[in-house]
Amino acid sequence: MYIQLDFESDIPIYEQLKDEIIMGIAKKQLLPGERLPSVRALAGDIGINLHTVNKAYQQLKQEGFLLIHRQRGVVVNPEGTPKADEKYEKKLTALLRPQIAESFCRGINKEKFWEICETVYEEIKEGDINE
Amino acid sequence: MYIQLDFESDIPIYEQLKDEIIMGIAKKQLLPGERLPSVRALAGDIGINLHTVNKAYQQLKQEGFLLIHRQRGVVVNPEGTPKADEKYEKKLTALLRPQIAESFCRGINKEKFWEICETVYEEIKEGDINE
DNA sequence: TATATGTTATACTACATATATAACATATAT
DNA sequence: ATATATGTTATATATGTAGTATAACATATA
Repeated sequence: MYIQLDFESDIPIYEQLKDEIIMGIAKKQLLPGERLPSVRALAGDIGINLHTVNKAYQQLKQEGFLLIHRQRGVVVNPEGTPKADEKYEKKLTALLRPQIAESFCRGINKEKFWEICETVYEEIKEGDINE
Repeated sequence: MYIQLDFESDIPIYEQLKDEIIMGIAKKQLLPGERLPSVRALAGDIGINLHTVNKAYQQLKQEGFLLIHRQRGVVVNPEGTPKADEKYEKKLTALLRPQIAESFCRGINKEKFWEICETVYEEIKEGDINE
């Protein structure tokens, strides 16, 4: 499980970290019940502050992706990932709307947009194979 | 051209305003060469500060969506919207990746994801008819 | 007993967001 | 000419977020 961060990005580090972990789960490189590094260990590895890692862990716990056991430490939720509900779908739509609108303005039609989405799905699928 | 803002959202007002204007262009409710309200007028209408509107206008000018003439005021670029290049496609992919990954984890498969995208394209198309 | 864990608290710097005034140069309408 | 509206620039301020730096605590483990 490699974590790649871009410190030049305007996306906060803890957000990038959350995204990397969720991507790891999607790729099945992180399996249900699998343990994640401690906040101190991961922070040390990446070279960031422990609180930044903790913030990402806490939010992913809040969202249902992670569990934090006194014994087992931080683990990927063994019950599986949280399911999409009405509220989540609305949020997702609201996030996609401006991206689709802008790409549409820039001449990216539906077919081309779908091609781009497909490359991401391929990326997920390939990661799956590597396990 | 109605502009709907959510002051409770964690998305900055000037970002929402940019998105609304781009959506307006996508829907062809804002046509090339069409004039936008002055920073003061729009700020007054919405009930926000003039600088917040100015920030949105300036960035959209920088990105090529708007032109700002001393004479004609702020207008939608008559030459049309900026085209997608390699750099933009990479940025778009990077933005879509975490959203696809999370929705995938939550059980939204490719077909379902595409349905959601389609609803947005429908929204754009409908706006088009209303002109 | 020592160590590693998650957790909490405090303090600090830096930056982004948003607002509030004020002023300036320029184009337009009266 | 004068008044008005425009984009533009300059300060200043308040607020919130991001990220770091220490420190300490309770608990589970070696």
